[in-house]
Amino acid sequence: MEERRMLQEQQQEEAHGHGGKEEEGKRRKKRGKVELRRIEDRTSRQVRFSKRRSGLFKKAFELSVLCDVEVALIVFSPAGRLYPFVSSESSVEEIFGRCRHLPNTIDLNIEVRDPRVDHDIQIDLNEQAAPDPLSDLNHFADWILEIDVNSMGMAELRRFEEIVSDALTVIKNNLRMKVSQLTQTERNPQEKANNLSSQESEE
Amino acid sequence: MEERRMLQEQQQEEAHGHGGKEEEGKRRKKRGKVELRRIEDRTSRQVRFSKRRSGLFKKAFELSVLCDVEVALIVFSPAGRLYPFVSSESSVEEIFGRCRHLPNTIDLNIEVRDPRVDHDIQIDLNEQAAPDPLSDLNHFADWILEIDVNSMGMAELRRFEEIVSDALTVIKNNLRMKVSQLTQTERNPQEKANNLSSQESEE
DNA sequence: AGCTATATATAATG
DNA sequence: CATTATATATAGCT
Repeated sequence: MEERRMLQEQQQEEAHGHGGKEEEGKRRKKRGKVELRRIEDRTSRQVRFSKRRSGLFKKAFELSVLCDVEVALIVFSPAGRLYPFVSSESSVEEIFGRCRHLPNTIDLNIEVRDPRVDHDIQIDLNEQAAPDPLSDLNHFADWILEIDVNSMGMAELRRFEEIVSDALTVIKNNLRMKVSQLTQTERNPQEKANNLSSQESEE
Repeated sequence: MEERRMLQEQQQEEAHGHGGKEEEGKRRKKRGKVELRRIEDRTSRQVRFSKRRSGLFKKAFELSVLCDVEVALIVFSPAGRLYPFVSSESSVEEIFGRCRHLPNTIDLNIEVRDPRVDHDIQIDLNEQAAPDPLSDLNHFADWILEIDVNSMGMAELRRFEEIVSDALTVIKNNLRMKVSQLTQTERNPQEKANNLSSQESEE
């Protein structure tokens, strides 16, 4: 039964010092469990977001199919990116329109909608494959120029420095990676072109 | 490990039906698993709907809290009843309203909501949260992490590096300036307080 | 990005 | 509506 697992868990809870890749008396966070509060670590939050977002969309999709109901789901990423999902052929506008006459009093004896609608829903869960970073990049550039740094306090400035500094590190790493990729595929012009389809190559 | 359970399952599968999985419906369906298609039995479908709906809403809520993002979810029950969920203070109208503006090209404003540039929809019920200055920074930080660097070409990466690098320089300069101002006015508590009283956001 | 241990969700059942 | 066996989802790692 489950007793075994439960017991195991209990033991680990009580004394986590045996049986596996146990380090030492540090309260290692148990896997899976998480507090219901904003995740402070940016990286972690980002990762969680990606994973949970997919999970959520999958669930939404399943619900719409299994129960033959209409579902509209919209998520704004931390960066403000839009992730929409709408079951059926309805458009976001349509769903939205139906929400307008949202009665405060819910009427209970509704029977129906479409009796025999057996549409085969084909929704691509992998939306937005090409977010076009170029526009974001330009946007960021503009933003940087317009910021009134003088209106910022010390705390903000320091944080800003930290963030931008980190960002720069990330970018440089990526640049290095890219360059090394280029070097490696130097002898494969086709692949190279494939990977860098965007625009120009290295210098 | 899980192997044990998996094995068990395999064996059951073999023992019950050999030759294919086409013969469902006769043997007892395994728990938990379900095909991704409309549930024909009305009662069953209704039950599933209730359970999955709550699950979905729970997930949506968790996502919004854990990752600090906006989520809007709307479900129409088979009976046509409306089940809405919107994270934060925003109204359904607002969320969907924002969707209408955004084409397929993503571009959210890192520069954030400007009260004056308010969108078409007016919300009188809720007051828009304070334009937290840190919000911009956080958004930027998130954005950095979310960018798909692989989709960027060398040119973009280089440009990005340049921009961010410049930004960092500016920030450092400003920091130095700020610090020196503080030092100089050390003996003038009033002025000092004046310069710093700007904001105190913390989170 | 994959992987594994846990945690959750939930389909069938009582 | 509670329970329980399974199936999924996903947190922490690597």
